[in-house]
Amino acid sequence: METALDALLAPSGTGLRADARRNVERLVAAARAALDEVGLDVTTRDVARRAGVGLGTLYRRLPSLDALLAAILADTIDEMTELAVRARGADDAWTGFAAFAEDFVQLRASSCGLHAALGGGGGPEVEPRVERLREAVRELVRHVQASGAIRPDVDSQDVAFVLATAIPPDHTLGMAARPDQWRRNLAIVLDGLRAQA
Amino acid sequence: METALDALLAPSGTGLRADARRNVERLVAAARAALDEVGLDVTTRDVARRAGVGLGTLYRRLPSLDALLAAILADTIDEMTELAVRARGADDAWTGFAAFAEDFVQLRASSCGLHAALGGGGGPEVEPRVERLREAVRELVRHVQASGAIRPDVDSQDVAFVLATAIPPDHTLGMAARPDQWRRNLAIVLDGLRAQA
Amino acid sequence: METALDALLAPSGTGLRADARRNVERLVAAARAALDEVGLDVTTRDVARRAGVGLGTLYRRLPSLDALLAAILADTIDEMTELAVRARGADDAWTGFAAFAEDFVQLRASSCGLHAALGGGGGPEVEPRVERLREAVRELVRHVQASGAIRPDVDSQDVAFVLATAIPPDHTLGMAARPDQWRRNLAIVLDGLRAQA
Amino acid sequence: METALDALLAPSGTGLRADARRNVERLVAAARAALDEVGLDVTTRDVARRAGVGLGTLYRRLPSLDALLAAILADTIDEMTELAVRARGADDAWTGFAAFAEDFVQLRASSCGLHAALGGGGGPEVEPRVERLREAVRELVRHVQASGAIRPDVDSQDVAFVLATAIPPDHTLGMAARPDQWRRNLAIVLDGLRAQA
DNA sequence: TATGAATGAGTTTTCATTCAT
DNA sequence: TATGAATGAAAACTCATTCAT
Repeated sequence: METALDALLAPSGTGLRADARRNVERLVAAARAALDEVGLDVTTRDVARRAGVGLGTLYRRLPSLDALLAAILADTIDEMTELAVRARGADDAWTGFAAFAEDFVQLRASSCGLHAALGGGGGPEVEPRVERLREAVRELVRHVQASGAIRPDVDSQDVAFVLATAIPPDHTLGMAARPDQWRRNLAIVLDGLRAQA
Repeated sequence: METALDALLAPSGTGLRADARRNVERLVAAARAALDEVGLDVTTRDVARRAGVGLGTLYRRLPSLDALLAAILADTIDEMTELAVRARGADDAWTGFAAFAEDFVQLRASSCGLHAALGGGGGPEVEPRVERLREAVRELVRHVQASGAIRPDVDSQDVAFVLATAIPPDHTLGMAARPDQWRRNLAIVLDGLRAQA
Repeated sequence: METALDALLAPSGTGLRADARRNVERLVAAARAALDEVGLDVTTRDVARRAGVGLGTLYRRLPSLDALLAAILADTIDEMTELAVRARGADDAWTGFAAFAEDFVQLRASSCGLHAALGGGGGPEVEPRVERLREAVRELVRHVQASGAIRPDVDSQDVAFVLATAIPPDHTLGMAARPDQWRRNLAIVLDGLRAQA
Repeated sequence: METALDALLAPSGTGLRADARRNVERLVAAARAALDEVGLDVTTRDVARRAGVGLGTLYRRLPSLDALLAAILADTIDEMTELAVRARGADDAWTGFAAFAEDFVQLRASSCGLHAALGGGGGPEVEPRVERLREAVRELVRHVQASGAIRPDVDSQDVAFVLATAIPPDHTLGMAARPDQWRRNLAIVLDGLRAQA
C-alpha cells in the first residue's frame, strides 16, 4: 500500500540522487523525533537542524513542514489500523487484543500530535484514515467480545476512549515516568477491560 | 483559604464596578474554557474574544495571560489536593478513593493545559502546588492500600499516572464522547486498580 | 494678549464652576511639571494622576494632551518673545541682553519638549510663534551689537544657536547638575559672546 | 580594542555572505542616523525601513534594537574617552583641549540618543563607559588648568556640562544651521572657557 | 459632572516560507 | 543543488481616546 509519506515525496522521489534521498530520510526521521519530543509546535528550523540540512532543502523536498507531520501521523494511523486488522487473526482473542493494545501504545499513540489527530484536528489528510482505524477497532472489539474475553458492558467506543488515553505522559505530579510506566498503565487498564474469569 | 486567583485579582478586585467585575469573571471563564479546549498556548486574542472584551481589558485586569492561566491551574491543583486529603477520611477506604477519582476527573484533570501543568510545564506558581498534590495522592494511596482495597502490585505513582490519563478527550477516532464517557472510562480504570474480591 | 492656553480652554472656560476651573488649572500645572520631568512622551495617565483627576476629566476639558502640550510650549515661546522685546529697552544693552539670556534659560528653554518645538517639530500651533521669537532675537542682537557689547563676528543666528543649547541637562557624564549649573554654563557662554573690553 | 559593536555582531559576523554583511552595515548606519535624528525611542520599523530591510532581518542579526543602540552609544563614548586621553599628550595644553572639544562635537555628542545616554539613561552597557569618560575629561581639564589655559573658576564638571550642550541642533527658531554652525558655536564656548590672556 | 473601564491601533519580537547566492 | 538570508504575518503588550456608570 502506498503510504502517505510516499505520496508526499513522490514528485521528487522518482530519480533521486543518493545524497538527496539521504536528506529526505533524515528529514523524515528528524520530524518523527521532533514530533515525539516537542510536539506539533515544532519549528521548521528545529527539524532542519536535527536533520543536518538547511531550510531550503526542507522546502525543496517537502511542500511544508505541516504536510510532513500530517503524512507521518497518517502513516502511524494506517499502521495502527493494520495492527487492529491482524489482531483479529490471533489464535487467542484476548491475547491478540492485548498485543494490539501494546503495539498501539508503543506507536506512541498519545504523542502530542497524534492525540490531536485522533481527536479530530488532523485535517483532510488523516480524517479518512481515522475512520478506517475506528472501523478496524470496532471489528476487533466485536470479535474479542464474541469470544467472551472483554467485559460485555463495554463497547468498542469505550475501548477506543480507554486506549486513546492509555499512554501516560513523561511526567505527572512532578514524577518522571519509569521506562515501563506505559506497560504498568496498560496492565491496569487491560485488567479493567477483561471479563471476570 | 485565599486562592491564587484571589491573589491575582485582589489589587483591582475590591471595589470593582459592576461592568468591570462582569468582565473579570468573563475573562476567567473564557481562560478556563480556552485552557480546556486549546491548552496552554492559547492566545490573548482568543481569550479576549471568548470573553467578549477587547485586548486592553484583559491587560487592565491581569498582569499577563500567563499569570491568569497559572492562577487557574494553581487553584485547580489546590482543589485536587484538598479532595485527596478529604478522601482519606472516608468511612470506606475504597469508596473514598473512587469518589476522589471521580472528582479528579470532573475537574477535567486531563484538560490540555492542566495536563501540561501536572507534567511539569507550569512554572514557579504551580510547581510547589503540584508537589503538595503528589504527597496528598501518595498518602491517600498508602491509606487505601493499607485497607487492602487497591491491588498490592500498584503504587502511588501508578495511580497518579493512571489518573493523569483517565479522562477521555471529547473526540477520538472520529467518535464524539458520550456525556458519561468519562464515567465509563473511569469505571474500567477503577476496576483495574481494585484488588480482587 | 490672548494666550494659546486661553484659546484652548475658551470653549469650556466661560462660565466654569469653581471646581471645574480648579481642575483645569491643576491639569495645566501637571502638564507643565510632566513636560519638564518626563518630556514630550509623557502619558495622559501620568498627567491626570499628577493633576489628581480622572482621565475623563482631562478629555472633558481638553481636546487632547498633545494640544495642551502644544499650547504650553506656544505660550512659553510667546513669553520668550516678550522678554526679547523688553530686553531692547534696557538702559545698558549688554545687561539687558544678559538678563534676557538668563530668563530664556530659566524658562527651561531646553526642556525636552521646547527644544524640539524650537527645532521645528512644534506643529502649526507653534510655527508662527517661533518666527516671531526669531525676529525678536534678531532685533535684540542687532541692537546690542550696535552698542558694541557683542563680538562683531557673531550674528543673531549664532546667538540663537548658542542660546538654544545653553541650558545644561540634569545629568551628564554621570554627574548631577548643581542647582546653579545653568548659571555657571551661561556665564561661560556669555563670556564667549561678549566683545573684548 | 574590540568594540561593543564587534562583540555584538561577532557571533554572526565571521563568515558572512556579501548581502548579509551589507545589510548589517546598513542596519548599523540606519541605527546611527535614527539615533541622531529621532533619539533613543526610535522604532524597529523605522530603523529597518531606513536600512531598506525587513523587520526579520534586523532580528536575525541583532538580539534587539536596544542592544544595537547601546553598542553604538558605547562605542561612541569609548571613542570620546580615547580622544580625551590623547588630548593630554598634546604639546600645547590648550590646543589639545580645543582639538578634543572639536572632535567631541564632531562625534555628534549632543545627538538625541547620546545626550540621553550621557545623561544616565544608557543602561548597564554604557554606564561604566560613561564613568571612564568622566574620569578622562576630569584628568584632561586638570591637566589643561594646571597649564593655566582654562579659567581657574571653572571645574571639570563645568566643562563637561558646557561640552554636553555645545552642539547646536539642525534647526532652531526656524533657522537651519549652517554647515559650520557647530564650529561657530564651539568657538564662542571655547572663548568663554579660555583664561584671559 | 467626574471617573476610570473598555477599546484597538501600534510596537517589539518570532517563525513559516521564499529566494538570492 | 544546498544553503541560510530576507520577508512579513501574527503574537504579546501599551497607551491615547471614547463611553458607560
